[in-house]
Amino acid sequence: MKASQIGIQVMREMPSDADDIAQAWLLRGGYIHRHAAGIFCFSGLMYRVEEKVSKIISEEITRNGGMQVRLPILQSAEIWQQSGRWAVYEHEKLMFKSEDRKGRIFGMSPTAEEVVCDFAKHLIRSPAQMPLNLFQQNLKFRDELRPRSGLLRSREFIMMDAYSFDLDNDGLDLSYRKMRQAYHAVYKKMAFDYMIVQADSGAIGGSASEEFMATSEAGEDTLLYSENYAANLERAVSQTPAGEKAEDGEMKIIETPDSETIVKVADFVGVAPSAVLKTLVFDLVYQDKTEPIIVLIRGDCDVNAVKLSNHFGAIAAQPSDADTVHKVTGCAPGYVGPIGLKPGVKMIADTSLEGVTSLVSGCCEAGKHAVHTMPGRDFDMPETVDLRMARVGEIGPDGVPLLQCKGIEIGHVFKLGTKYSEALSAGVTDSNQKFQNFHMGCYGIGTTRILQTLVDQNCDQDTGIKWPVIIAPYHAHLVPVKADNPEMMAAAEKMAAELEARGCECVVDDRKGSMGSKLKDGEILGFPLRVVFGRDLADGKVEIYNRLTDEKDTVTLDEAVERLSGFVTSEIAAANARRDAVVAESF
RNA sequence: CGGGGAGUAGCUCAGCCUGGUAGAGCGCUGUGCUGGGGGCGCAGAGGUCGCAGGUUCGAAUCCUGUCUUCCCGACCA
Repeated sequence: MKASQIGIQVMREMPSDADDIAQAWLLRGGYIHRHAAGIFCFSGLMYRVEEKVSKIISEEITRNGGMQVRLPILQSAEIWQQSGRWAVYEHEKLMFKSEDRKGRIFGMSPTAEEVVCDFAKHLIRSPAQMPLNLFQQNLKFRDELRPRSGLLRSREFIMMDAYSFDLDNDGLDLSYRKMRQAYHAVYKKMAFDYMIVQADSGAIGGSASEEFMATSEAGEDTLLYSENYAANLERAVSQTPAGEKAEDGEMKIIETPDSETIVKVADFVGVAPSAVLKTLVFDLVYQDKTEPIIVLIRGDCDVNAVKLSNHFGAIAAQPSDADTVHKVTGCAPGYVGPIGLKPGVKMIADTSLEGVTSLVSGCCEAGKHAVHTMPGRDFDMPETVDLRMARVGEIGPDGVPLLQCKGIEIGHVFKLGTKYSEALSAGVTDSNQKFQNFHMGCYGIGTTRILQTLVDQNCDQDTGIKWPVIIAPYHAHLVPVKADNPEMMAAAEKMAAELEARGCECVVDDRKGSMGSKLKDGEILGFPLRVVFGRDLADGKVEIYNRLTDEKDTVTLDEAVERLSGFVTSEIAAANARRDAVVAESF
């Protein structure tokens, strides 16, 4: 391919509004162009990268029993109403909507559980036709509250979404394991630095859920892990560290002016924050209602709203605003406590309070707190469950302190069970003449998100992208030092033809401009290999450079072809070997 | 939705406080010299200063509104 035909436009300076390095390189290299917030054009080079990534994904899913299909982007509102999720998406304003000439409303696919479940009803009429695993790679639309970080959280993106259908839970288990394996194969092949973590199922619902996280400082998610344990922070569990025990005694109410935070109260009374009772009011948001709940937790701990929400099967749990707090407790935030609380409000406690015998607590009266309060004696102790936000350094399920890192979610696997098949009455009659709803799993890989994550893990701060060979838009950048020198250009084109024949994809840089700027462009764009046709051509030699190994050499034309194509072949072989190792390891 | 930046040439930005003919660097076009790391010279093109309204003899500049965008928070299959 000639560079002049590609539409290359490398910017001289770093874009000012790119917050992370990968997005900055993609913008500066002209790989992507922002059209609107969270919506991008892809250049020819980016399109090639996308195709290579999506091909790898499709291959591995197919290898593990998936069948690629095409599902509609425009999805009728009715089917979303059947599952009850139209209201959820309406509530969060996440759905892009569209209306046809007759006034029928369609949602632009943010995901496709409903549609594929309905589709499967027509495809599967007998248990013998299962398991079935349908997947696609298609555009998805989500009107995110705040698109950000380029392709990492965009409003229009490409996602591989797969859906498995089984007769029973055992079947689902197997389908889930196979997909998990396919995911490992995909990420190993692309040489991602990643980990698999326990995850929250979120609004999509279902029982088991794990996320594949590319480790990166640019990641939005916080992960806690040790050798045999890893979880998203919103899901992580750990042992509550021991708190400082306060002196026991008779409960007494004392004046505590200006003590509306845990730290201030603790300082004022002269105890550790862990000897203070934190009492919080949350709104539990359900599909049809919102109700307040009072949460008790030890003063030095934080409530994990996801755990709280999940415990009650709510859509979300969010801290109540001051007005609600006042309405529910009769006092302002800062002095709320189980002492003096008006009855009838739902309450729950975190396990951090188990066994604690003396606490400083709010008593629903401004400027006052109760000291030496004992759960069970001075107030009724509600049900205790784990609602606590785990922290780095605490002892995890492994029995060792948890470590922390940031991650980009590049894949997510869920067991849905019968949530959608029940709502849509989708299933088959089994051998006992009994109707069985499909047991479904769903699986997502953010194809476009992966593109930026690959750059994140394969670039350097100063020079540019370093595409792995199996992903690179082209493998080799052939640069004639003088573009208008016929011998140099002819030599480059001849070598390009020879390399292409051996599977090494080439860009011949026929653009006007100085050699320096072409070399710079090539490095920013991230081609793994380069050949310079210049002064040594008189001796039948060229300079070859490997950006991935940083090796430079001056060799004959024949040897250059040999070395470059050999490197490409071996890199592809290595990637396939990593993929094959996954099967052997059997994750 | 709350908080904070920003919108002036294709890009990065200056000018705004203190109102008075629209600026720089890079890029682009032409041309000549160059040619192993964004090279040099000469000549050029390119902007309703986001939009609307207001104040004023006069607004990129002051005021009001609005849109867009980036960041933080909330949110995030």
